[in-house]
Amino acid sequence: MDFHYIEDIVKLEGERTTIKGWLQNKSSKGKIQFLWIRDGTGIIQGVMVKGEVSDEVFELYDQLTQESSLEVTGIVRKDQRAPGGYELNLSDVKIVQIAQDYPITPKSHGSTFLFDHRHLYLRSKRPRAVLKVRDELIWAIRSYFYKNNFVLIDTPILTGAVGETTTTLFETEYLNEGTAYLAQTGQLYLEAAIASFGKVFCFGPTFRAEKSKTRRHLTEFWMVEAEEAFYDNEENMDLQEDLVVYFVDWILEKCQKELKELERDISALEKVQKPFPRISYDEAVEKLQKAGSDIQWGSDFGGTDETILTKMFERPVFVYDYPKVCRAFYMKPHPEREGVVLCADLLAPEGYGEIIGGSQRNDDYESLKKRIEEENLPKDAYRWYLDLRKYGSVPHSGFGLGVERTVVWICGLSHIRESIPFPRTIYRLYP
RNA sequence: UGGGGUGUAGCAGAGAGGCAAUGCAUCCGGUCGUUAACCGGGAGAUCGGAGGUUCGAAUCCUCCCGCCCCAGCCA
Repeated sequence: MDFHYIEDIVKLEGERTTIKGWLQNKSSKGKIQFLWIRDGTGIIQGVMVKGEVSDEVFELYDQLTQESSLEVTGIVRKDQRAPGGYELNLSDVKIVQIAQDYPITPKSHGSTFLFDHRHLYLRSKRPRAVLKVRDELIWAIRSYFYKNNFVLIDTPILTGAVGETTTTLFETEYLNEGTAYLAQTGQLYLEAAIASFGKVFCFGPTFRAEKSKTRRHLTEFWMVEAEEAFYDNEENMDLQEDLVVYFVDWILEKCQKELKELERDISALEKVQKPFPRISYDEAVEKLQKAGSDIQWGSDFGGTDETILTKMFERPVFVYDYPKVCRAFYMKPHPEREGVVLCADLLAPEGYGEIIGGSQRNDDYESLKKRIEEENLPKDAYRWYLDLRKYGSVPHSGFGLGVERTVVWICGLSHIRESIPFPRTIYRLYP
């Protein structure tokens, strides 16, 4: 290659090198001019002093605009005054393309404007930091499952009428087979795969056509789901706890720079250590009522309830054993309590709320069949799922973790749209 | 789908019946070390749209449109 990356600049001190990238900003002091160049791996300051470069190159400065693409050549110099400690003493500047009126200026903008220009906004510092954390989070999760002998099972995105309940699904014509739905979970397919591999996971986009207009919802989001044969609800929680501690450690190790850029309180993340508190749904309701919530036993927590509850803890907290009425049909009934199912949600602390939903699955043919009938689900579509309870059914559990909500928590964001490169929300399909 | 709010120059943002501030971006000039630089000057707005009240409307009223926030649903 005839150029170097900014991340390698330290090794090149004293050498002449070429950097290719984009002009983040520039500044002129008359006889000395600065260019800040970004190449994807970092940012470096280029310096041109009148008399030390040819007049021809020095005057190119006037043509350069924010986000113009360029190739610059110069000698790498250590200098206290440079951001990052190193700068490039320029001898040559080649313009690749001049950007015309880049819309995102280095001043404040509203969120509507920024997300209308998401294709350009991706270049800004804050989105870069968030998306880097997202990337590391995904690597961490995959690494965890790989190390723990989970097998990746890619579940279908186009599905028939199977899913969790009757939440609104995106529909599309499917050749001669009628209507297909975009997947809202891969779980049922993972349950099929455990009899083959024991421990499996899937990682993909999921879709919900709910017209939610909150800071916690996207219509397209990424979910990692795991399913484990012979795990009960307790063991399922142990696994989730282990996974969360693993990826938080990973991010703390690899993303210091990004978390600092986002002004995240790192000490709050450092408190994410085992064991996580585990409270029953009954206890949670009691705590909430004492805190002034008007929640009644039998209903699910609202966003406000989750916020109140998680602010009571410094670590993520499990809430287990919810009423059957507010959970999905496939969860295993509690052996000793009528109307309660074996499940647990993991709520992130500091008010962030639910990031994982998990449960022990109903492994009994008759009782599951009855639940499917009770929920008025299309029986034919679930025939194969019921089959799994006929041929070597075993106790098993699993969970789903929302990638974006986890990114929101780790980065300390206030809106989920920042946690994904191109958010799809109720009113946004572009860019 | 409800409840609340908002819309003024490319962007951000004052003005709340009487000549539409200001900052950034842009254009011109200046400045030998900047970190969202600074100093001086110029240009840029039929105030979201359509009606109405008024001598006079960005400002008050009605309807429409866009967006934001909150709730529900959930990851």
